[in-house]
Amino acid sequence: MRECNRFAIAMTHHAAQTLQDFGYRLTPQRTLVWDVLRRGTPHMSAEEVCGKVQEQFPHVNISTVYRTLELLVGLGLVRETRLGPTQRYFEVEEEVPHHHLVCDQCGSVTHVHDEDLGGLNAALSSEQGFVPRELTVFGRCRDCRDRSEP
Amino acid sequence: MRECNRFAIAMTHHAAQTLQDFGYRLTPQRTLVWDVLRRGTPHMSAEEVCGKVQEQFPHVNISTVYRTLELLVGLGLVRETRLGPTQRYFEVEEEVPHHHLVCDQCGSVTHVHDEDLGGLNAALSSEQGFVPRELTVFGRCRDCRDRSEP
DNA sequence: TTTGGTGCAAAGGCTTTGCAATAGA
DNA sequence: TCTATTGCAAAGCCTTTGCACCAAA
Repeated sequence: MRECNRFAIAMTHHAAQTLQDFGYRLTPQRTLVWDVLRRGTPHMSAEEVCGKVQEQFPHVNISTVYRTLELLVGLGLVRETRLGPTQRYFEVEEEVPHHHLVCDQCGSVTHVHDEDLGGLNAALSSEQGFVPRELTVFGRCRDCRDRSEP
Repeated sequence: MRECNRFAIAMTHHAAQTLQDFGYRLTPQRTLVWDVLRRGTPHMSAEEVCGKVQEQFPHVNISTVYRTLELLVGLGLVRETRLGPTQRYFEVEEEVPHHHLVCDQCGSVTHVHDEDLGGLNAALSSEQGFVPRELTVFGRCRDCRDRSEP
């Protein structure tokens, strides 16, 4: 796949280095998947990632995309989240932990930072001994509330 | 399916009434599914429900179980939750809203009541305009913490 | 050169659907 | 009776796997 070697520069040093540090090869396919995740909208499904990748190189197979996503998740470079009823979503792992608010009505997904959860972490730790890592909140977003209560 | 009419009494008045109020027929299959959900462990998958149902009546088909679960969820009698990586879980809808803590390590699922979330609801409402209905928290349970830090 | 990675095709779970037969109201 | 509901089988969707060929190091 010589013709897309030029895309290797798109993979940030960070991710490329991690791959190689662990003895994985830096292939164009992996670079493309990473690049798509970095540039694309957050919360992409495997099929969406594949579609974007194939816009650039149509012959990249979806099984390779799945294998690459699994690898990147395993290396902590990508985060996998279950938001809705059926699909898995993937997004670049960020430094600051964040959580997801999913609107039951319109399906929109927004982010909340760890510090904006009120006393949740403290409450769960002290009362249940449970240390939260990540959470998903289902409910009703502002827009949908405004729309129904004019 | 005359031979299991006697099980109809197992369906609480509440659920049976709701079904009939909406014009749905009270079939033995529906009664069995409801009964299994009420008696069984919380967080059963569709297949687990079907297995339990079939312990009593082996010829009940899994597609009927899926259709019944969908119906009961739609009527607000059963709650569907996505907890783990792959499966959907079903449980009887209760009066007091509760949420789920899922341990990344051992997979255990515990419940938290709405009042024990610290200031989460208030924080999300005021800062994001988002009104939470239900949440799932992934993290590390007490047992797993104790096990690794003796 | 060496072996990890890829494309392809097939299979695997879980879930849904079409349809004729059945049974609840 | 009349039509909602069921069982069965088949299809659908997303994801994984086996294998021969290819290419990164």
